[in-house]
Amino acid sequence: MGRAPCCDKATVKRGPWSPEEDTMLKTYIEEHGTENNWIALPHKIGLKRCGKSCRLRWLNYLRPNIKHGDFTPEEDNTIYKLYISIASRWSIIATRLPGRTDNDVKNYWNTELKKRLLGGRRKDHGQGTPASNELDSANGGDQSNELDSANGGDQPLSASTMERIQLCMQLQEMQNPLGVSPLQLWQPNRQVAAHSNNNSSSSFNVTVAEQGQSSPLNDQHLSGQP
DNA sequence: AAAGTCCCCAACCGCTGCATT
DNA sequence: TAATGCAGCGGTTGGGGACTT
Repeated sequence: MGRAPCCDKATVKRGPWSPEEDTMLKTYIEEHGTENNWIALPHKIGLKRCGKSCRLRWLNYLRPNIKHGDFTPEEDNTIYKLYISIASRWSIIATRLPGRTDNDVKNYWNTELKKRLLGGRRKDHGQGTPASNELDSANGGDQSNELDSANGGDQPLSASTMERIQLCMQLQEMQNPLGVSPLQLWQPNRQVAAHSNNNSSSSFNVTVAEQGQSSPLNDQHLSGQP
């Protein structure tokens, strides 16, 4: 039995927010706060919006001190390091970047940072990017077997996990060309404490990020500079 | 100038975890 | 303890502007 929808899709407004709606929501929250009830909020304000939509709009756009665009190399660096250690936990990554939202970080990663590392277009995803092909061949094209055993050998790695391994390898190469293989850091049984409820198939050891802090990533590489 | 393609990003969808009853 | 409902989260979509042909 599925759960009931949070709002009536036939009566709520969807799509882009108008300036009037933004003003109504912003004014109300600045005066009264969210009152810990997003579902009731639009009714109190008189907005024909879903509570979840109001929450998202406030958190990602209307909240004070929100920054948009113009990520600095330092922010890039932070995102790379945290992605290696905790993967796509965008809300946690965003808390380390003042003024940034999880949605912003996620979009920035998907449109810019990932592209910088993998060198492929989004529409090539799943087909194997030129960069990923290079990586495959550089590892003898038999990466999957090695990874399977590193993963316990009892289940295939998801596409996102494989992609993360590729990204990790790229980052490791930038930081420490002669260093340990990322596969040696692959410890599926050691979950990052903050994400013990993470249902992803695997997790990298957080020491990768700690290592990154003592040995900062090469900003030239990470910012895509020649 | 028009048509086609790319791709950014705001917003939506659906799942999970937690609190409450 | 089980059922329910909400907040929060990550993945995905699609509108529309930018760019290319």
